[in-house]
Amino acid sequence: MCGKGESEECCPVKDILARFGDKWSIYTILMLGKQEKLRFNELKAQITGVSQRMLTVTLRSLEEDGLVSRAVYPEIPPRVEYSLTPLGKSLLLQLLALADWAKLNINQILEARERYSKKTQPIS
Amino acid sequence: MCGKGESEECCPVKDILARFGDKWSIYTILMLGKQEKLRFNELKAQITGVSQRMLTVTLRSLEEDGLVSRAVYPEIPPRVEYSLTPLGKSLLLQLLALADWAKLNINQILEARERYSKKTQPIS
DNA sequence: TAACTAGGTTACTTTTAGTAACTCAAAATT
DNA sequence: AATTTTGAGTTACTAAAAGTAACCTAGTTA
Repeated sequence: MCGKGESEECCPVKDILARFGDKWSIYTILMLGKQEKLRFNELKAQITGVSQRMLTVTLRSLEEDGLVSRAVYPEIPPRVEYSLTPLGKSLLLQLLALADWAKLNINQILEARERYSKKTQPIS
Repeated sequence: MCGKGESEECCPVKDILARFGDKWSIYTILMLGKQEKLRFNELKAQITGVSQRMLTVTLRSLEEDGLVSRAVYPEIPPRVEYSLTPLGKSLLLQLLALADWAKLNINQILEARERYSKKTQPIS
């Protein structure tokens, strides 16, 4: 990708992968790809296992990168709608391909894990 | 992807993305995609910033999932060669597409970050 | 005899993620 | 009139993961 000793800025792939290199970003984009708009608690319900705090942190980071837009309606109780930006939608296409790969190959991966555990733990 | 309350096993996409949801896995596969075989220290030199421990941990995890194979030559000093398995190579294709997207859109993302920092930190 | 080598492991520190309780202000319920 | 509910978060705290640095192994070379 890049040479040695370069800064993050120089290396787009690494910089961007570092952003997705967390537990929730990719999954959040996939979920936002399924519906035009989603409110905070709708997202939270669909992304099984995410905590309120981590969803907030993830959405802020995606918003900062221009992948997700955040619309706040000044009501009480508050209403906030999240949606993918055009940039987010273009990334979604790549992530959908990745998701398809995952569905297609999950069995091979599970089998590999099985083999690995037998190889390293031969219960004597 | 899946409904609520399901276990990890039921949801291939989430399970697999959870594996790549770390700082080094994707980047390691991309590096192994550039050369048929790479030794531990060659990889370490190419993946800027990775520590010895994290490279070991990452490679073990990729090996466990059947994406990377590890060939140990019983010499002194030891020689260990890592390469992508056929499964790893099929994933590489998806990750290369993702890397291309990153190169193509890095500027838009950097501009978005710029806008975001100005919006949230208007130095009064 | 000491230093070097490649590919790790171990012990320890720092960063990040996860949990649970709390906030805000109006509207609805008791 | 006082209490509860509501959605979208914070805050403080704990657990887990990543980063750092020192150590190990056993043949070869200086």
